[in-house]
Amino acid sequence: MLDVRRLRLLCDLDLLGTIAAVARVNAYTPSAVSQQLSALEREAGVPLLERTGRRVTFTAANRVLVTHAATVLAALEQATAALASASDRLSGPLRIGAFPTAVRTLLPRALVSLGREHPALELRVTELDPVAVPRALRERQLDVGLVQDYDVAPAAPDADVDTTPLLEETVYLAVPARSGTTGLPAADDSAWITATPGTLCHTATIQVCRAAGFTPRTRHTADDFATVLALVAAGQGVSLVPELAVADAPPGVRLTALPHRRRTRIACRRGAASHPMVAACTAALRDSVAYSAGHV
Amino acid sequence: MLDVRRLRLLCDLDLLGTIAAVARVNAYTPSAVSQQLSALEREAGVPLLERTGRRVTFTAANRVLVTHAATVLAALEQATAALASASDRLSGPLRIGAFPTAVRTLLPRALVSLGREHPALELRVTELDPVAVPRALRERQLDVGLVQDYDVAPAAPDADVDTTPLLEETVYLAVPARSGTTGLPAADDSAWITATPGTLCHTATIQVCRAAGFTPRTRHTADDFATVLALVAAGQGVSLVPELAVADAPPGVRLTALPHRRRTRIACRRGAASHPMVAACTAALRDSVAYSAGHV
DNA sequence: GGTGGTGCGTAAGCTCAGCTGATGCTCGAC
DNA sequence: GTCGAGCATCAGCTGAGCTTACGCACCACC
Repeated sequence: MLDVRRLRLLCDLDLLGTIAAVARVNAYTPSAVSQQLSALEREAGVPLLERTGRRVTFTAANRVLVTHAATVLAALEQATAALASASDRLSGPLRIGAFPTAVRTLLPRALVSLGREHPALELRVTELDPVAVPRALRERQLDVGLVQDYDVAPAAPDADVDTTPLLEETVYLAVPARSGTTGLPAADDSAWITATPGTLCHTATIQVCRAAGFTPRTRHTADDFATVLALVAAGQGVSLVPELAVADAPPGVRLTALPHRRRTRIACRRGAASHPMVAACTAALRDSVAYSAGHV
Repeated sequence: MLDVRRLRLLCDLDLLGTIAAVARVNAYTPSAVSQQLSALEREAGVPLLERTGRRVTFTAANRVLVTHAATVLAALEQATAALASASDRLSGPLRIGAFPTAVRTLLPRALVSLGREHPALELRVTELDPVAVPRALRERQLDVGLVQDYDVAPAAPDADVDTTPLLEETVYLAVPARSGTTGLPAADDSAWITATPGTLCHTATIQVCRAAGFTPRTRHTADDFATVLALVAAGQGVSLVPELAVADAPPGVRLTALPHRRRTRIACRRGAASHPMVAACTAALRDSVAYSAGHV
């Protein structure tokens, strides 16, 4: 029988690329990982790894093994989920990753209700960009995360992550109230406030502007929408902001709804969606969204 | 992460009922199994076993765990199957279980072709009754087995075993040539030659006769159809024989086709059907059946 | 109601899988 | 050339997990 612990290391290697990285994620030394993978190769009876330069690459046989291994691990994840749901009481750590706006708006209410209903739960929140969520889930840094996509930048499907819808927002153009700019085309030669390159918000802004026929000139860079709106109010430029962020928009900002949508989804490791912790978290977040919607 | 080796012990326990039996099957001492299951219980965080009398029974939580564990093990089986099919050459042991008639008629040709195409395969044949095949597969005594059912005695579906059709035969009534008996109803007060109680053949004979409105009076008991037919030829009684067995019917036996069918299927552990060894064996058996059909 | 057989669990001890740490090799970047 | 990063191998140690031995509970059978 193939050793499942070794299969997991193999899957990690597929994701991370180097043995050293796998070792870091699993709190092992590279030596241990190397030995385990060698043992797996012996079990398999087929070469799995090839050394190319100072890195390792996968053989064709290994590619098919990795996909099957992922299925095994997902089944295992479902087993533990079923186990936890058989037990009535939730306990242990639940690590949630969310983007800053959600942490400020949606999460507090969800955390309070989760903590009230399941006092033994150790809730841990990490603030991180949606693009980093899938990786953090795979590397078991997170249990639940919020991911996003825009209609202009649809998310690539991910075989290792299950997602379920949470929220859909309209995107607004935020301009200084005293400026004459109203619509997106008119913002062509405005100064822009954009997020850090590489984040989803930055990509989405670029795409939205491209669809409108221009490339935004970035003057300021800010990831937190509160900061962004403060800059807009100060007349420092224009920016795109999602619905969630406009609740606490300062005076001096004029908002124009754009025909673009931002979708937020709840993500977890493949097979873990049925885990009661994940399910409870999903329910709490949905409640929080419903509450927010009722109070806008 | 739940230990998959322990999950397998748990599944075995579900099948076998006692820790001692699990230990026997896995070549462990009962103590080792007991310790491993205790460890699994600790991992799960939920009681899994209850001592009732001098045996153990499963908790509700354990029932759901066992079904999930079976899925995990099937996925693992598929992974090894995929691995083996990636490697072009088949090797290692392949244990086949079949009923005596098949061992004499179908298997030899299949074994020869398998041995020719895959010289590194270690073929091992075990003669056993179809009813024993599922259990032998589950306990990993066999890799492939032939199972059967009659229209009068349909097989119960088995979640741990995958099957695929191989052969469908008509059932004959065999009577001494010089006797006046021709049809089934007329065999009402004949002496019968039946198989050992508990075997599928025995059950099927009883059911067929019951459908005809009588219960057969057993005079002789024999499981091998060559023996059965010899007894019939010797005027010792009547019996039911399937198509496969009538090829070598001795003179002195009169055969009457009955409207009953016997279906033979190839069985393997759940998830292993795609294993190239199993696939090769299936193909060889099908070829053998086709050859036999062409030479009747 | 002993008494033996069977099944399960615990304690003690031993073995080997699998970890760490040291070392050496091979790349690629600067 | 030189340095750093990545991988493999070796030696050595630790602990998971096995066996053996023992005790207890239950059931059947005289």
